[in-house]
Amino acid sequence: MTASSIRARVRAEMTDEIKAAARRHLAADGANLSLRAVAREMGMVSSAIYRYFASRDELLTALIVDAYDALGAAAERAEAAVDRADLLGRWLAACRAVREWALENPHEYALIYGSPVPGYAAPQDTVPPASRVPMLISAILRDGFAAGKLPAERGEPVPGSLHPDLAALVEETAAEVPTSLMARGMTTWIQLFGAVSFELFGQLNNVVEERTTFFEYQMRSVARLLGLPD
Amino acid sequence: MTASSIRARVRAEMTDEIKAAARRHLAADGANLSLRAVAREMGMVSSAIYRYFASRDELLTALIVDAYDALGAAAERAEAAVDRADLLGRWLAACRAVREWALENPHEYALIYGSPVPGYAAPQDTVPPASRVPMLISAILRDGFAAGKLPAERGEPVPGSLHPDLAALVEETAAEVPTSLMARGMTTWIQLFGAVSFELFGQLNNVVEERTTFFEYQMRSVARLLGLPD
DNA sequence: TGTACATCAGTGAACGCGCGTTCACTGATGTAC
DNA sequence: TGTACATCAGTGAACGCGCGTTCACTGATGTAC
Repeated sequence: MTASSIRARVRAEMTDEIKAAARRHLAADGANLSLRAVAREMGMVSSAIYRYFASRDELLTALIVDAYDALGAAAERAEAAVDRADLLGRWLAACRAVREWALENPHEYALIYGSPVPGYAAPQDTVPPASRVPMLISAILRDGFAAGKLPAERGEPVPGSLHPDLAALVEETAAEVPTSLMARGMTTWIQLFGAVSFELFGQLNNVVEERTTFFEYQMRSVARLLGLPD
Repeated sequence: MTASSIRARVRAEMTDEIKAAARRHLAADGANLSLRAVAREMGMVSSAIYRYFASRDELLTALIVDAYDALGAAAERAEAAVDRADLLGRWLAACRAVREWALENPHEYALIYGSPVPGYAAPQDTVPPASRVPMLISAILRDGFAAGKLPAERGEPVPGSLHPDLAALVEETAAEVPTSLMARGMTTWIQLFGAVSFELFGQLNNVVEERTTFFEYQMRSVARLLGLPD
């Protein structure tokens, strides 16, 4: 290993340590993360952080990208472990993985699915990582439709004016499904994150105690909306 | 009118003005609202705010209570305007009112349905205002069940372990419906706020352009899950 | 009706703290010849 | 293999700003007799 690549590796490790320290501080400060607090935890002077991140916003962006990636990876891993033909199982595995990751990393979850940070605009770099879970859902739709297990039409008719949006999504996610099925997929996607956000953001406090069972019930309910189990 | 009641009225008006100024500042600062910025906008010295609110947290609580009340009132007003027998119409009117209020007051919506504010714990005063929308949904379920238009069972069977939570909700909201119907009601409630939050928090950016139609489609879809239109 | 006293809103200074970012610098590590 | 130079991480001081909260105070308004 050359000397310069050692330097590069040390630099990468420092960058990771700064992000790890910042992640720990998300709990205390939420999205108005303090660079100085992060530097303090690292035992550095605050200006030293600027060797690694050009600004506070750039550090925030790195945390957001990492969070989307970690969530996406967790969902993909869980879903990949299920028999390809078991579509309901794949959907539920992905849902459970999303929820579990969120419960384990509540502040990172809040960073990506909570209220937007005032004055912060996410750059385009966050788009591909943010698409991992939607891509995963699309793959389930694709396989289900190809296998004849997911019907094109079901329940509420899809308004024609949604067609362009839905067709673009089918295209982008390479789902190869009718737009009407994609519409139901989007609805389930929103129920998934709605359920996780409600739980994490405290809306179920003193309302539902059996959180895991309730979540499971919801995810199975919307799977039926897709047309999954029957 | 006695002199003292004039003083009381002026005091109430000042309190309202401070809250209005604070509401305007939510846009810039999000939940880490600055007392000094509010005072500045009022043309007062920052310590003067303490004649009206004992602390920043108390001002935040007042804003939260007001936001829940305004949202609840908007939903109630819209729903009350619909023919009592038109259950789908009542549900959709409530949903649309929630979304419209949220679009008009995005920062107040984020305050109540966004990520929890670090270091702030909502006191019990926020519970009744926060219950207004759920109460409204419960009333629709009650009327629908009483009229024989909403079935007890439908779709995914409700796990027995959810029964205590659901029975408590039926009791608290005086819904007089089977717990299995309440379970579906909770699912629709989460889809409603999940859809609004996704739209407001930017998750639909570059994904769905026809927001209103998509929302309408979702709310009609979950109404079917309740058993509403057919 | 008039006067003495009490209430209360708002002031202004201060306490003790925080922040992001810039800049000239030191000293160690790596590179080129 | 040894030396001169370039790169780069981290320092420490500073700029210019923000914050919530406390406290003794002034002066207007309201109350009681």
